[in-house]
Amino acid sequence: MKNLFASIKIEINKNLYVKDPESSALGKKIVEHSILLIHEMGFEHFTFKKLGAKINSNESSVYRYFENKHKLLLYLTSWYWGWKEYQLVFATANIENPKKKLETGIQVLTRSVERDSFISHIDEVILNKVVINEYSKSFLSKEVDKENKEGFFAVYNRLAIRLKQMILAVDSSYPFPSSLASTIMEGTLHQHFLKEHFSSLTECNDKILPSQFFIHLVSSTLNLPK
Amino acid sequence: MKNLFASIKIEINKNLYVKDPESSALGKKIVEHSILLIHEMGFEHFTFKKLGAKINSNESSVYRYFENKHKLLLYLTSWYWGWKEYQLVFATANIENPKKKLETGIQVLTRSVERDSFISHIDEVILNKVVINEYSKSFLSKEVDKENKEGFFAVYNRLAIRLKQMILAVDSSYPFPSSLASTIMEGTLHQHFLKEHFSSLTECNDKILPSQFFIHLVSSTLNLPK
DNA sequence: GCAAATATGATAGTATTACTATTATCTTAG
DNA sequence: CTAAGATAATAGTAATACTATCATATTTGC
Repeated sequence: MKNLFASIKIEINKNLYVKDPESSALGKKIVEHSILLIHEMGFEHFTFKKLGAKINSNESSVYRYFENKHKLLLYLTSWYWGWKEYQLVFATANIENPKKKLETGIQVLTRSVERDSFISHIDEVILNKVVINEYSKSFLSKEVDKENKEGFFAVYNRLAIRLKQMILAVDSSYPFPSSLASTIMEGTLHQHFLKEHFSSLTECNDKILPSQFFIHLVSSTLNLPK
Repeated sequence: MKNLFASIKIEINKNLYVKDPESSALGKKIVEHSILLIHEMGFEHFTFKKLGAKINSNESSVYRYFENKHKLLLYLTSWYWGWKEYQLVFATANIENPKKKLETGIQVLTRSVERDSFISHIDEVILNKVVINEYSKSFLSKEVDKENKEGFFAVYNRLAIRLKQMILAVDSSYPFPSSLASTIMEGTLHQHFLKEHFSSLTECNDKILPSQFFIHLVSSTLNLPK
């Protein structure tokens, strides 16, 4: 799977970076280690100074790639959702049956990322954990409307719309396709978080996956056409 | 409704404050205006210095009540969930029919708070908006396990368990009662946020309420006993 | 192979934040 | 009316979130 995607470059809004981190070794190192460092210490404690030290570089050099850590987070999460989008499109292409297609789509969006010998500098397993812990912080801000207008959440929005379409393909009369799609996407991050930190608030664990919960939920709420 | 609750004091974990803000006029003013100020400028831009200025008091005086703004947020959200719990218990008491009881419960948890002549110093309408925008930030941190052990999320946990029980009372064989309860609670905050900032990702608006979406969802996924 | 351009590194500096500490003043209960 | 307790004012510290400048590598274009 990975090999197929190894050469694909995920498109990210150009206003999220000052200089494209994919354009240099240092840029890639910044992206690679920012994921690891945010995962290690949490977004609040993460600083460009600490990142510079970690990669034997300099705070000022990091600033040459990203305006601030908020934009870096938006960059990382855009990359993640873009990567998920590829997986979604790929995994659901050529599936004719709408129900099967939707289930496969939910499967892709809700599964936790499995370790995989990775080729690129980005560790998707860790990035997935970063998204679970930090994604909400990227939009729960006073700047959200301005940033949304600038297209900083475009990839996520597009993914949610794709899921909505798959829902409508199964049941075109379902009255809440957008809300269901966004509930699945946000809800799966939340369930993954709960199983790590609030295990009494979820049935999900090593055996029971968020996928099962959401597929059960969606199957029962949608009316299948005869 | 409000009058009934006017005299009830909501119990909050004592380690969330240094000095009980309910014990003095200044303490109440701190709570009252912190809600307004966090709503105005967002949690990231909110500081104790700005709050001190706003209430014609002093940064150092605020610190005598709360260790830091994170604990203040935990205090405010605990108050909110405690207040919701009273409403839930009150609104569902004496309802025999489990399905009706559950629907009423969901109704209470998902409705947006209506303006109401308020008696206490806390403006619940604004606090509701603060919870929508900031609650996730209170637990998406590296300190979550330690703080959860200290009981800082006890009220929220208890509310989620209550909802879970109501779900099980309708359908004891439903395999994901905790996940469904937590999805409703987190999901409703998310839907309220989306309708303000990402209207293409939700059907909810002035006419269609999150309540309708979640009641529809729950009704269709639970099997009613004959 | 070398000069010019570009990238990176090192250092310094600023305003703000998130506090702690100390002292002064105000309020109020006995 | 005094003493205890609460609040206000001020100062200070370390860290954060940057900006600016200059020096030193590294690359590349000829």
